[in-house]
Amino acid sequence: MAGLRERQKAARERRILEAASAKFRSHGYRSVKIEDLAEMAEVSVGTVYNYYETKGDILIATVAMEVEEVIAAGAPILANPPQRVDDALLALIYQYYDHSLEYLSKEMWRAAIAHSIEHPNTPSGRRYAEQDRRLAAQVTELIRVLQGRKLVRQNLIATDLGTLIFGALNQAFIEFVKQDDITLVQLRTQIAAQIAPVASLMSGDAPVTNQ
Amino acid sequence: MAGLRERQKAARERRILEAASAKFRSHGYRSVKIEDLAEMAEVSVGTVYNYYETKGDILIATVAMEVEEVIAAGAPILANPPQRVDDALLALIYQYYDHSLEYLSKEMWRAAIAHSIEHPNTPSGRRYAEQDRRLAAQVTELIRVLQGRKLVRQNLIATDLGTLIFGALNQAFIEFVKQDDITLVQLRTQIAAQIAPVASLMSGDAPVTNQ
DNA sequence: GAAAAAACTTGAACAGCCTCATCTTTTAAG
DNA sequence: CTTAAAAGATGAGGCTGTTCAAGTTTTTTC
Repeated sequence: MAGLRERQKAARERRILEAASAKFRSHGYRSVKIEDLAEMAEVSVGTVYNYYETKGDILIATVAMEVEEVIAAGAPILANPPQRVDDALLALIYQYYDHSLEYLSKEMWRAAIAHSIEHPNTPSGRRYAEQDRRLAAQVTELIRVLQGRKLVRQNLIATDLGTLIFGALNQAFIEFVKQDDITLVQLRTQIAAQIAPVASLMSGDAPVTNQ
Repeated sequence: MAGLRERQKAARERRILEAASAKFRSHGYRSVKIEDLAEMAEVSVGTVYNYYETKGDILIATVAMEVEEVIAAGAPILANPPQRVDDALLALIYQYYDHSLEYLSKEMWRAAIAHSIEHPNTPSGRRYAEQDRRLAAQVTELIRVLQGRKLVRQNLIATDLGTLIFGALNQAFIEFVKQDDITLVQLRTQIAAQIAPVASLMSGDAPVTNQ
């Protein structure tokens, strides 16, 4: 069996992460002190720092669990996408959006995104960036799948379109978490409008009209 | 003439902003202490806080000057855009990109963007968001101009395309400032690839090919 | 021009993130 | 089982952004 020390370490790390996840969500990332987490996890402040480099790292660790779930939940959509290009893209994107607030508050997202931009070369910054890359890759992969099913023109470059669409969905999401009064419905509407013309380009349909 | 007090206030604010602009660029935003700015501007720490609410606000004030210039420099391109859709869009975007590092370092951009996301409801957060909105509006306006010149299909909705394109250019810029080793040339190449298919959609040409 | 009021400056003190020298616990060696 | 070594926990203290009660300068009042 695993040594005592090893088991204790794992238990402490788990308790710290659980404490963070709960307190960040209920009290807000900013207003939770490391001391609070230490107390809840029944360790000292110094011990928290033996497991996580900074407060931001702890946040990224909680966000990463959520993102991992979202990526996994995207796979079935790639395996069996809707037969219209815009439906397929929106199915994947709405999937991302709808799960985003399940375990995380908008304030947590703001802090996490800000952290990943401000500290791109820390382990947690890289971790966040890597998950971002995997999400973008999933969008690109969906386009490739649709190309395989002859729903998207073969001469379009999947990575460029995937990056474009991911940029737009990410930007829309950032605006969503920046403003507390924007709803998920509004976020969906916003991205749907931007996707529509691109989807029509991709499928080769007549472009959408203004009416 | 303006009262003595008023002139002194203006001079102090200017000195603080100049100190910030110089030190942030030369020593990095993070490592500059408010105390350093106070010393260089020949005021006390408390006085710095009479003029700016937080350290982040001071940064946004320096960034805002730069963005203001970029927006102004965009106007001539709207007045007389290149005759090809992709050239027109890229002329405007390259204009943004090429000016971005004139007075600001990548580190300053990272901190500023992070600040604007994490503190969207502070005056400086709103200020940054407002300038972002104006940049996006400029892209949208360019599309409208091109529609007026019959270079872009009339039935496309300018705001949706403008938002889509702005999202992509913004996302590419964030990746650019996150990685110190990405060059402006690489940034240009990156966005050009994403713009190409959209520009072809907009103009109604045959879509670009993979070759 | 003197006194009162208003506006502003100041820096010591506070808050919260993080470090590190010291102490405690676990493991390994004999 | 005892002892030495390794690993890890601890919390007081350092650092820096921010606040605010007290002091100073400018303006207004009479």
